[in-house]
Amino acid sequence: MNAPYHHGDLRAAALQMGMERLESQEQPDLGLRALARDLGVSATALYRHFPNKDALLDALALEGLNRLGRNQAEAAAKAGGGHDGFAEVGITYVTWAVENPALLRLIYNRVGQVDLAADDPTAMGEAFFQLRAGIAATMPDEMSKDQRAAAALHAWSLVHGLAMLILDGQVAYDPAMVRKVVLMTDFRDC
Amino acid sequence: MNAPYHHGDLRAAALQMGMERLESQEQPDLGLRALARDLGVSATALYRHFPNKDALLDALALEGLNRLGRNQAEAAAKAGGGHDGFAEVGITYVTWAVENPALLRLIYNRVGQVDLAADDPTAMGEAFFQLRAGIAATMPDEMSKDQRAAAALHAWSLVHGLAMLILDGQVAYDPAMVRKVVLMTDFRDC
DNA sequence: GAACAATGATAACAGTGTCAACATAAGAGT
DNA sequence: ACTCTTATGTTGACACTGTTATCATTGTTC
Repeated sequence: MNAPYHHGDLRAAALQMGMERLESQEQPDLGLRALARDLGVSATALYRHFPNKDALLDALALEGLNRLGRNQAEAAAKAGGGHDGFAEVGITYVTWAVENPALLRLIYNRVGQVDLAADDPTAMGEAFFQLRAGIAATMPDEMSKDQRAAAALHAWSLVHGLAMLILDGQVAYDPAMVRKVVLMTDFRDC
Repeated sequence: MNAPYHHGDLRAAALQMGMERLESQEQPDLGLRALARDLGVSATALYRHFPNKDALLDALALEGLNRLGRNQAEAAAKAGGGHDGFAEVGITYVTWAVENPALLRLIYNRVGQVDLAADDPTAMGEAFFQLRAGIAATMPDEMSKDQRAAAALHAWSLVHGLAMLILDGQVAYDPAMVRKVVLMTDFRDC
């Protein structure tokens, strides 16, 4: 009975193992067969819990998106608004990306395949909306609505692009440089 | 003899077919077998011209990188330096990305796998160096060296991040919005 | 023309995602 | 307690992929 026929909670176990790989490896092997093998289970068993591989990846990406969102919301609450507030939130984003490269990549890979403008508000779309709200929260109040939207997009683009360039190895990760680059954005004179 | 045993220039034909797919499809199928099939040739024939699939993708990415570099250099020369110059170059970058989504993705996917700090200056690393130089060329002269580096990284991150967000469908492509967002960066007060 | 290098084709191997069919366990209802 | 149903897991197979080893054909060079 050291190998019961039923696993107990294979879905959770699969997600946990996937998460561990995403956390510990830069280019994790998230193949269905590889995962199932290390879970001590047949490959097709996973199909009882996920309709296909993409669904599994989506679940992992959603979990990652929630973690990122919480991380950003936390930073936003701690830092407060204004120029310095945005800087802290932006640096938090880049730092999280550097610490979770595979997970961030998975998030954007998956979210790119999803129709965010769909009538059905996916869990994924919902989580992304919250992330955007967290970024927008640090924008100065005295702006017009359009300016706030542009400023939020500017901020998001900046930190996301910086994170991506670092993850892709184009730029060495240097916390002081990140701070400097993020601080170059000043919304006060807009 | 309507199907000669030797193709003539299979390498060039494969690259051209790959490029056409990268230009015409958002998620092109660049599998070796699929390419070979449509080229009317066996899958393994490609191994006479590329050591493996990654090498083929690298060649495509290099060509794309050269196109992007030329595009940027052209824009930089036309626009001149300074604040407006950067804006034009940045907008050019985003526009090119929107027009060549699969190619831009391939470039960054491939370049992420390459060791840019290698002793052997790869053709790919060389092309990327030129791209960076094109961006840095629009930075104001009156900055210190460190500030110029930070400003160039800021600019690159901004346009790259904005392009990625658009490509991933997080943000609808709106030329006016792009211009507004890029123009929010003002290096004069740094 | 013979030898050689370049380029192609075939067959096979290991790997993948996925489906159909079957097997086992757990739970519900009588 | 004994079914019947549902949930879950396994086996075998199919079509696909990148890759290699082996063999076939062509072009080139001495």
